[in-house]
Amino acid sequence: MVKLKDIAETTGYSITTVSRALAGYKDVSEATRRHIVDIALSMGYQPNAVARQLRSQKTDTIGIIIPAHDSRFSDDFFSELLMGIGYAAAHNGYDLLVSAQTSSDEMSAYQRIVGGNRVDGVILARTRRSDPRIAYLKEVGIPFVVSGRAAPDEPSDFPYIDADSQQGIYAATRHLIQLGHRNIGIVLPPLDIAFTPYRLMGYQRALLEANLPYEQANVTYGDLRRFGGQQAAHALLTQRPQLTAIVACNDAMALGVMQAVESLGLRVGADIAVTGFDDISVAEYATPPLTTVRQPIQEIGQRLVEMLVHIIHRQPLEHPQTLLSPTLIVRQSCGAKQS
Amino acid sequence: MVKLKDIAETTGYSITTVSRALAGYKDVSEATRRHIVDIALSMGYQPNAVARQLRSQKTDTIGIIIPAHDSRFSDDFFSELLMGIGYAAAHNGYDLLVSAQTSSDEMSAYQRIVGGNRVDGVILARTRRSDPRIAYLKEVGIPFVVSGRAAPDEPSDFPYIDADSQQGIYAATRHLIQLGHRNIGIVLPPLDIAFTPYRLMGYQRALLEANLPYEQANVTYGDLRRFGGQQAAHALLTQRPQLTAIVACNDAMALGVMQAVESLGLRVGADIAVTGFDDISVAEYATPPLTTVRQPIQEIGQRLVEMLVHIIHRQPLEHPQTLLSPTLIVRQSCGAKQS
DNA sequence: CTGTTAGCGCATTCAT
DNA sequence: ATGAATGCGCTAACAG
Repeated sequence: MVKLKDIAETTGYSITTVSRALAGYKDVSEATRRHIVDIALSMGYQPNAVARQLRSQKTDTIGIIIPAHDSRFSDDFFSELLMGIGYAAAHNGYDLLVSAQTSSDEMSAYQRIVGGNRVDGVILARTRRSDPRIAYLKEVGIPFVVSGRAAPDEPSDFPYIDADSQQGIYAATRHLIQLGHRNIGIVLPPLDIAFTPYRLMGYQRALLEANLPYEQANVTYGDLRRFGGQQAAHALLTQRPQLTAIVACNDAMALGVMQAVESLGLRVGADIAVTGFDDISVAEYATPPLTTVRQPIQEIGQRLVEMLVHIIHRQPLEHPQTLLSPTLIVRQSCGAKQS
Repeated sequence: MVKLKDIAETTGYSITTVSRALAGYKDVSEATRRHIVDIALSMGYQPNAVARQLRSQKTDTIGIIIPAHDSRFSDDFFSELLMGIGYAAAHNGYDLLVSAQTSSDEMSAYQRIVGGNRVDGVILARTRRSDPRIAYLKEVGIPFVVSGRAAPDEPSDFPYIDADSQQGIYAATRHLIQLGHRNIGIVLPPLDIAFTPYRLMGYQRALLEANLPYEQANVTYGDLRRFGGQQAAHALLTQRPQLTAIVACNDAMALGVMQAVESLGLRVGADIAVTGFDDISVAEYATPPLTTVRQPIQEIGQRLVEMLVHIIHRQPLEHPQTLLSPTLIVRQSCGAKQS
């Protein structure tokens, strides 16, 4: 690799002058500047980013740590978020450093990346209850933004973007109620996920508002993946035959719910209504479900990056905390069966 | 951030000794080593990765550049590959640096990342005809592996993993022929993608083998996304009403094909058979298509990382070039209509 | 306008 | 067993 030193030797100027010429400083004569730039170009000079980082104490890189592959979660969300963040980072002049946590120690990846000065800021996704990662980032004082709020009983004292999942599940449930359904099941995400309580609250609120009883037996939990939704719905439908509708808490689980419905010889959209909420949209599913409801998570990634860049540059945030309103999509209305 | 210097001052030893104690060198007395390690731990010492990289001339990082968002491609592939690579990298002690190319200059991202010494190796995906990126990586001499071969008329003189798409499309087409179909259309990817000719060849070979004529009019091109498949199939079915089957060249386009079929009042799996090939599986589609054929791309990412790590460590590769054999999945057999 | 000097944090000689 | 000195490649303060 050709270095400043090489250009200095070729041109006869000092390393300093070369550096300043390339950086476009004013105090270099136009003639020498052009000369140096020409030589640098012809030699294929590429500045050593690592040396620059060490010197300038900034990396122009943002970091994201993806959680250990625990097979509990759909990775669709993460992979799509990654892409969105990658594009947005590039667009803002940043690279993206991705680190996966080895299952051993959860915090070690954060300490290595953040403590090792590898990034200027961090994006954290999928918050959990009393999330130690957030505590660490706060303590260290590195700029960070979060995809997802804290759980309802904890302070969300950090910049975030989150879906208004309470409102989303409320809308999904209310939609079913308005169609005449009275026995509505729900497949929730695992309890340690920060957004789960919000979703349960949305479900409960819709029932309460309609004077329908909240029954624990109508609530199950799935692992956010299709199979989890299928298992949960299968159990639910088997044990609670009176159910005429099911709310799923993300797109993948909704597909699983549909599979369970069909595997029991029932028809989605006819015998059992299925609604789902994912990110920012609420949808009623039907067969064939050629389209799923997932909204572009990439946009969320983009907004997160823009927020983070603002923080890194110490520019004020207009909206440090954003709740995305759910959108209702109804493709086919499935009223309750007459019984 | 606490540095070696800080630990040196606290313990009274020199920076050198602290460094060696922490690195576990033999020539430090066990007593001082323990002492230093204790202090380092209590002070929360985290080595500065950037300084290390500069000093050691290695980054323990692998890079991947994702192409500009040109809306022509499904990003599913990339995002999933990213995840797989991220996990595998972590598992092998590497971080992953993701950089998106800004649409302006295609090569600039490569020059910045590779020439800037930011990574020890690179993973390249989705090869194109006479791909300049591969030429650059070869020229610079950095370790790299590729997802995808070169086009048939170019040398694939680099380590790669690729799906045997000729075989895959051949199997898909032959399957349809065996079911009695005689008029089979195909939706190909864009022509500048390196694997497109292989897929066309597979289609042609199956026709030839069955003494069926190859007709240009039965061939269309889609942009690898669902909408592209839909547009292509719509045109195909409108202009060639005699078609009873369509082969799609990836999963997303297959879904689009199905949408087109249904939008024309036809039934998938009854009026029109749809098969698809994606990554390593061939499948016949049916309605409702609750399951798609895509195989875990993450595994491919994992194998790519392992290959790359071998190259970086100058260990020999057992299989520098891998073609993944397609797997045939038949869910429902749809013979040709009697006409 | 240009060159000399210093230092980012670390690991590795080479002395002692 | 330990410390002093050196340099990775670059930028910036400070001369001249």
